[in-house]
Amino acid sequence: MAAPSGADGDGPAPGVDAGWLRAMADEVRSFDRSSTAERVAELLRHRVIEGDLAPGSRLSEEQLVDVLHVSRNTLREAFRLLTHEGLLVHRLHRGVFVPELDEDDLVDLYRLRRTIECDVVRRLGVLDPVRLRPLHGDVAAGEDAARRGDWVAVGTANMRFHQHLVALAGSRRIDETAARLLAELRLAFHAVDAPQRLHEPYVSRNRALLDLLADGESERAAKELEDYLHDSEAELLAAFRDRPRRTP
Amino acid sequence: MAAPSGADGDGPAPGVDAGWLRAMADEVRSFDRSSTAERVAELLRHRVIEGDLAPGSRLSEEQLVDVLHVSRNTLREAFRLLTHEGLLVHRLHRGVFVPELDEDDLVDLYRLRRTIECDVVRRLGVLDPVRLRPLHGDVAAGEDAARRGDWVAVGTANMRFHQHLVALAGSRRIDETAARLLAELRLAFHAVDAPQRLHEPYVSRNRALLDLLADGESERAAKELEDYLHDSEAELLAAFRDRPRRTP
DNA sequence: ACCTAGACAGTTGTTGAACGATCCGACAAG
DNA sequence: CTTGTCGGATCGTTCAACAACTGTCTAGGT
Repeated sequence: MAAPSGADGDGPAPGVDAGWLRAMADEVRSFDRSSTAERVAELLRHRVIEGDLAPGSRLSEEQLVDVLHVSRNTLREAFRLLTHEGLLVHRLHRGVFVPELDEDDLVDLYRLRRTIECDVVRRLGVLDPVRLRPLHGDVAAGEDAARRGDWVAVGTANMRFHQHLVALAGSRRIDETAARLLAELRLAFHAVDAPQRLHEPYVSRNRALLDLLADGESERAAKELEDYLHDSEAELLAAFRDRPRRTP
Repeated sequence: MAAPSGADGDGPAPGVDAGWLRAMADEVRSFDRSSTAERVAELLRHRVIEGDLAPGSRLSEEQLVDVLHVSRNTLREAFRLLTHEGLLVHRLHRGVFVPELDEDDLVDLYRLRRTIECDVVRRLGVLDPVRLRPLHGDVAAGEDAARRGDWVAVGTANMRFHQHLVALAGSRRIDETAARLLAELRLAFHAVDAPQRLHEPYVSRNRALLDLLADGESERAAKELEDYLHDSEAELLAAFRDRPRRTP
């Protein structure tokens, strides 16, 4: 990534390290590059992902306008954003709701998840150990949380692990797809509400997976991940069937 | 997928074929079940996908409000929809533009494309020949268009073929992901504008791929598709580098 | 008692106008 | 040639109002 000074043609800037410029540009972008609608969306996103809003509940425009002090149009733009991430569903003339996933949705989510994650892992060649650092951090965080018995934190670390895993592919669009996917999956976990049962078995399996990756055993890692995800899906489906229901 | 009559609890309807009901429901939905914003989005989507709007061009709110006879807020909602499909890009305080994809985008698109399509094909077991009918139709349409020298139609048939291909996985979310992907790819094809070079080689390869699928040779089909997509990517990148530029 | 039609209240869908904020190009000053 | 300033154009957001739709409740018929 050395800076050939004529690459863009607009910066003479002799002797300036391009790294600084890129970093600064990103920083500026993160400062300002959010509209009100996006900030509102970010706020609601957290509420939904953290499980503060029960699946099936309606998000009233009128009510949220009062609470958030934004106009209806702005709020509606935020709704659109989240709708396209699968975190809200929009029913015409009825409003937006937190989705209630059914078994078919769970199967569908895991179908896509296996496709993406396993394929990403399978295609990994040998890779710089530095790139595995975030994964080591996530595994360690998961193990730590498990020792404390904080199963929600284990789940969070788990999600981060998988997000960082697909990030190894180095593809923006794969990252975005995985992000949507995992966000929807969190919805399912909250609907079930059995965090220990769902997350505990995978702290050690994450570690094992990471070891395989560190050894460059892509193919075996992909196979292990395949089983891993099948087991996870089965566990989630089983938990889903015994979940406590509101209206039986 | 038989309809257990107690599933939803609201339809007694004894002895009624569920197929009729589903078809009718879908039809009704397509009548009314679209807001103005969605109809506007649909309209713009076609414009962009068909290449009527040049990459890089700005879509003026004021101008489109006059032409389409909708309010600015509604138009902006349509913009949001398309932005999240990757068919428009939104720059804060500057408006929405038709994206100008660069080489990195093309590589990224093909990266995700290989992941999805190859993995879908690899996981296909033996399947009912009936499910391959849409694919046969697309291949035939492509061959027909190629005989006529209508390379744009060849490209369209090609896209349909791949959409139907991933549909074999039977996953709603995979379908949606692939749809976004292919829509963005059409953007790239239009930016290059060398339809024969880009599409002609693949009419026969589609046929070959389909034959492998019909024989249940999932693994070999996946391998062939892998090469296929690598070649397609290389061809597109090459064409992209010699493309005619507006402002050199 | 049961079912249907119609009126009602509550929300959402859409509009149009307004004001402030921001970007961009042009022009002047150093 | 770079830096500061200005103004036009466009976007971001808000507000108020009305139209359209949904679910519910009631009245009336059988």
